[in-house]
Amino acid sequence: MVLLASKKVTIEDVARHAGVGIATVSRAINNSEGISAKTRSRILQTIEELGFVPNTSAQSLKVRLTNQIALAVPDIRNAIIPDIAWSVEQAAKAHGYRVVQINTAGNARAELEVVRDIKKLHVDGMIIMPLAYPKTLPELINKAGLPISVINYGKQLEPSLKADVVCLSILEGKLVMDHLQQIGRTRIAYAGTQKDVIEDRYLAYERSVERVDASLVYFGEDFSLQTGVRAADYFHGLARMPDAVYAVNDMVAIGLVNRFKELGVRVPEDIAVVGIDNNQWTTISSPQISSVSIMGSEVARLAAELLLRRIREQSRDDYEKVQFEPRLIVRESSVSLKRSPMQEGGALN
Amino acid sequence: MVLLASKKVTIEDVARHAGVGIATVSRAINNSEGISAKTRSRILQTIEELGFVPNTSAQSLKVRLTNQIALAVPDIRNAIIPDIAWSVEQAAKAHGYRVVQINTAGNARAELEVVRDIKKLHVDGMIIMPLAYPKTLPELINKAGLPISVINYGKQLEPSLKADVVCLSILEGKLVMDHLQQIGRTRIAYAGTQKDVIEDRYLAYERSVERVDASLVYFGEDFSLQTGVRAADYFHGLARMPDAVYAVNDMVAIGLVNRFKELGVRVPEDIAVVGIDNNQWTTISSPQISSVSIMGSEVARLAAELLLRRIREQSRDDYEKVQFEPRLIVRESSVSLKRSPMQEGGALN
DNA sequence: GTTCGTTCCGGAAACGTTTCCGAAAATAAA
DNA sequence: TTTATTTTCGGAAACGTTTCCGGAACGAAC
Repeated sequence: MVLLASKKVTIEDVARHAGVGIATVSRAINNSEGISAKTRSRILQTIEELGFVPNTSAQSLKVRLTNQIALAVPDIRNAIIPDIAWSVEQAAKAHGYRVVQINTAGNARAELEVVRDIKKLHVDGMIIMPLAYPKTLPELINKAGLPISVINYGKQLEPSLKADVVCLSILEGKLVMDHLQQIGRTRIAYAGTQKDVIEDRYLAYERSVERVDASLVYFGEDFSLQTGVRAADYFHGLARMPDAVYAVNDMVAIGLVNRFKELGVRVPEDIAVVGIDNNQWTTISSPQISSVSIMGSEVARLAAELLLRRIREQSRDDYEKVQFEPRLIVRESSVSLKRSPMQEGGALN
Repeated sequence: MVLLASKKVTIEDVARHAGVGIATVSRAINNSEGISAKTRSRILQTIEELGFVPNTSAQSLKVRLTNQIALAVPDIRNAIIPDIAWSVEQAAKAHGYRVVQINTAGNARAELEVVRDIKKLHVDGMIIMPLAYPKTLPELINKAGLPISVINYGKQLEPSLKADVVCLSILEGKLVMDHLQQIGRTRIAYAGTQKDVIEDRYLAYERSVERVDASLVYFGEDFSLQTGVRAADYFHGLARMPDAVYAVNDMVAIGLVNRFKELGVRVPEDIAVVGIDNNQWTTISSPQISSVSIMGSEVARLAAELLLRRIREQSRDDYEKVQFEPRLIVRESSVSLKRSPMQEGGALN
């Protein structure tokens, strides 16, 4: 029988109906010790009848845990971030946790704010994937007072950081450059966003070329297809075109490739293009895009697991710093291959 | 000066330090009436000094509002769902709300569970985008006891539903079929998932053909690229191939087009393909994919606004049923066009 | 029938807010 | 000055749990 007037039914109502004390009801709810099997089942029964749902706010107030974690990412719409959000949610759910989704828009102020005001978020911990990496972020993380895991997107972080950090990427830039040089390209260009965003991807470029030719570096507004398109236009307009482009991510790479195709530039013959992320569109684009798998799903799952462990064991003072090994996947945009391209689908990310 | 030992600082501490009562501090926090400007600023000052952050659980317990809404979607990684999540979060943030992200995996049980257990979610309301639409879902929504907005993904819902519903799609299937028939295609196939998922998209197909030729209907496992690829293989293997395919979404359409290309089937000459969603990849694929824009971002924003309004005005008993007008965007996969394709980028979704 | 140990249970005190209500203070009216 | 009115403030009672602690109930052992 279902409650008609949806008036709040509390633990007290249950206690009265079942003829027990509220402490006992609480024990029944939480599977605690010190309650006989029969009274427990009787209480569970009346809970069912009354449609009682424990008030989460009251519980949180008492036990100081909300069973929620925050996930702060730049933009849920971009690149591999949906994968990350998915993995985090799955891991959290497995531990009875919920995920509060926050987009920082890669905005330095938003990134600072979200960790500064973490207490206002009603969460037990946070996974943050910074993009802007404002100067004072590490300091704020250190004094946040709540467990934090960092999904590090291409930045060198000081090892003293009081947070578990798992790196999405550090070596993947080198992987791309090594590959392009191995296949004999000498005028390699870079297409990305402002230098300090996803810094390491650009730094890998700087380190790999003997001398940076400023004309071969294109910094767009973001990581979008449009940036790729504009970069292609830019490179095409140069007196001497590059013979390869290292794109900061797959979106940009795909934009590049498609625009080149329209401009009559052959990929990979005239110009090789390699991206990063290995998202599913790399195999759909034509030509298919060579890319680096950075294993976003695994990284995210690990970040979540580490966070939940730290929530459980608040006292730990050793912080994990994990680095995943990126993997280069060569496709048509850098080397002419003869194989059935659609078969690759399963090996994504 | 920042607190050293991070012991909880409560409203009482603030009251003591500022030499006022706790009621007054509360008034200062909430910008309430009945407090002079000078005491308010003095209190704000000591709040700053002590690093006081109001305990959200206690507030929620008292006011019965958590300032959180839930967003339940099939899978954050799919199609336009990231766009939807983004829009919802933006709208929520503008009203001081946070978003709890939930993936139902298009699983009927999960969809039921999430609304049945809505009280356990610690939210003031929910936006749900069902996929499986289990039979008892409407009933559960009606007795949820919390405001719910439905983002309806291609299903006819009974108008008596006690929820605001905004439809992502209803007419878009007809739009596609009309277009394909207008350009003279007569053997039109359908590629989608099981009939009852996103039902209306398939029903539009049924209604538009005089007689359903079962061999021209392909039901895959999901909405993925792979489904499109397999559908292409299937249609290619038919004694008499279709001359057009209506794909349940862009992912499937892109899979189809790319596979056809590999098989030497010309698109759109031999076979026209049209998808739905108008995601950004439609303009990247080659040929570019004709598609229907279902305005996911706008739909999501409206759903959020309606939900927040209902939370504000709990007593309303009129429920909004909004239908957005879908828009067909013709590209190369259905008609050979001669125009610079990358220029379309701005008009997405 | 005592005594002792377990096991099971209930009362009541937190947890940290908001808000009602009455009192004090300040201001206006007389 | 006195009185009436308005503004500002503080005490205390909720809100719905969890959990400590003491006591009842119940066997088993004597």
